[in-house]
Amino acid sequence: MDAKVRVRFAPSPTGGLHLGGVRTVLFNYLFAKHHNGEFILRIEDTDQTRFVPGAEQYIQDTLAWCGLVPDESPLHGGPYGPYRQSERKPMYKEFADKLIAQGNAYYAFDTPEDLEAKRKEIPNFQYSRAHRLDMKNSLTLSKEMVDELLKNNTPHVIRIKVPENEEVSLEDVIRGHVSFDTNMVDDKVLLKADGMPTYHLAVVVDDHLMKITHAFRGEEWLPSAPVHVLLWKYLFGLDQMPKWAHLPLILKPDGNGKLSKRDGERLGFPVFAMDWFDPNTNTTTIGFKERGFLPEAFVNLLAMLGWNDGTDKEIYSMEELIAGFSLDRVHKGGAKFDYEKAKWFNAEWIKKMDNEKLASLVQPHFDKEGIEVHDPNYLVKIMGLVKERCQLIPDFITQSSFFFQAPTQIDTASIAPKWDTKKSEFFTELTTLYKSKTDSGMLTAPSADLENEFKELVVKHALKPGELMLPFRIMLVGGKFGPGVFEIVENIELKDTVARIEYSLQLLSSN
RNA sequence: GGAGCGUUCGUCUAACGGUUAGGACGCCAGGUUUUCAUCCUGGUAAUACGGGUUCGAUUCCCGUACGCUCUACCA
Repeated sequence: MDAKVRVRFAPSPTGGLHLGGVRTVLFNYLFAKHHNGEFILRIEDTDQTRFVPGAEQYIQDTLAWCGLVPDESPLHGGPYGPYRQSERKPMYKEFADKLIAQGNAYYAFDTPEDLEAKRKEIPNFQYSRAHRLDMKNSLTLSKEMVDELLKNNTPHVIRIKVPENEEVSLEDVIRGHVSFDTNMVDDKVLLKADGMPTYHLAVVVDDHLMKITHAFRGEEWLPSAPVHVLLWKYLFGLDQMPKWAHLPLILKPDGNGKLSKRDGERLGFPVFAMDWFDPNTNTTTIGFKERGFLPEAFVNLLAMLGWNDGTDKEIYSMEELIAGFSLDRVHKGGAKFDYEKAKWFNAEWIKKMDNEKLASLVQPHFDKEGIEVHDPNYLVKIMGLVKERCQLIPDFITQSSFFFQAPTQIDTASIAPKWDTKKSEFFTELTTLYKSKTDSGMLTAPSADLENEFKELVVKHALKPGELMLPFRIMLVGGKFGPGVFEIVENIELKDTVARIEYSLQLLSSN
C-alpha cells in the first residue's frame, strides 16, 4: 500500500470563504476520508499587504460549520507545523538558496519601476528566456557585482530559471495528460524582496515538508503548474511530487465567468459560506448559513456541483459522500451555480431533519422577531407541522409564528368582497361554541372533533364549508397559507381562536 | 496577443462506439390538499460546427467557433 493519503486546503486569509473555496475543501476532505487519510489546513499568508484580521478565524469557523474539520491546522497544530506560512519563512530561503546553488534560480535586482518600464516598452513582456538577459540579474551581472549588491542588502528577488526547449508535463487526476512548452513559461519570482516566498515556492516546499500526497486546487492554477513541476524536479524529485487535481470552476449563473461576490449581491443570493464582516470596508456580506441553509444541504449541493456517483441519487449525507467519492467522477467543465436548485437541496434537508434540531435552529430567529416560546416541546411539534413548506430556516417565521401569537396583519381584502351577515352570524355562533368549551375547562380540542362540529354548524346555517374555510383560515393565520385549519385550531388554545375570530369580525364589520 | 483548459435540455448532470440521448432543478398542465406548500401524474427542452476513423459516433482523432482561466515581488 502507498503512503497514507494526506491532502491540504491552503487558502490565503484575505476574506470570506467563497462557494468555490468550500467546494475545494469538500473534495479534499471527501478524498482524504474516503482513503482514511488526513486533511490539513495550511494558511498561505505570505502576502503581508493583503492580511485581513479575522479572516483566518473565519476560515476555521466556516470549516467547523460545514463539518469539514481539519486533522492538522494552525489552531489544533500537528506534527508538521507551523501551519502558517508566515511562520515558516526561514524554510523557504533554504530551498531558494539550494536552487541558486544548483543553477536553477538566480538573483534579480530589477526594481518594480524597472519592470513597469519594461512592460510599457515591450508589448507582452515576459521575464523569461526572451528578456532575462536584458535585465539586471545574476545572469547578466558579474559575480563581483552580484556579491557587492548582496552584501549591501540591495533589494532583490530570486527567480526560477526556466529551461529552454523542454516539455514539462503532468498527469492531472481529473484532466489527464497536460503539457507545456517551457519556452512559454516565464521566470516566476520565488522569493520576494521581503524574504517571503511567493505561492509558487511555498506550495512546493510545504507540500513536500508536510508529506502531501494529493494536491487539489482550482483550475485557475493550471497555467502555473509547469513552474511547480519544475520546482519539484529541481528540489525533491518528480517521483516525490503529489498527484495534482485541478478542479473545475464554479461559474456565475448568468453569462460566463467565475462566480464572484459581486454576482451574489447583484442576483440576490449568498456566495460566502457564512456572514463575512470585512473590517476594511466595514461591511458584512451575507452567508449561506445566515440566509438559512443547513450545513448538510450546503455540503450536499456543493458536492453535486461537479461530481456525481453515476446514479440518479442527489441527496447525500456526509457519510454517503465520503463512501462514494472518487476523483474520476469529477466533471471537467465548470458548473454554473443555480440558486433555485440550491434552495431545493435545503428544502429536502429540512424535510429530513429532526424536529428537535429544527427547533434549535429556529429558536434564535424567533428570539430576534420577539416571538415567545413558552414550551420547547410545543415548538418541536410545530416544526413537524410546517417544515414541508419551508425552504430556508427563516421561512419558519412566517409559516409558524401564528402558532405562538395572533397575526398582526389580516388579509381582509380576500374575505370582504363575499362577506355577508350570514357568515358573520356563523362565526359568532362558532365563538359561542368554543367559549362553552373553555367554560367547561377545555383548553384545546382535537382536530377531528373541531372539524365535525364546524361542519354541523355549517349545515345548520345552510351554508357551504367551502365558503367558510378560507375566511376562518385568514382569521387564524392572517393569510392564505399554513397547515390544515383544524390542525391549527387544535394546537392553539380555544380562547385564542375565539379572540382571533372576534378580532376579524370587528375588522370586517367596520369595513 | 500568447499559453492552457473546457463545450450534452435554460441550469446541474447520466450515457466510458450501438439508448426512443436518461435523471434532477426550473417552467407548464392535471390530480391531492375546501388555502399555500408538500406529494403524485404528465409535458417542455440538449449532444456548438465541419471533417475524418468506423458497419455504426454524444462518445475516438483533426480542424473551426465559442467560452473560461492565467499571463504581478496576489494567491
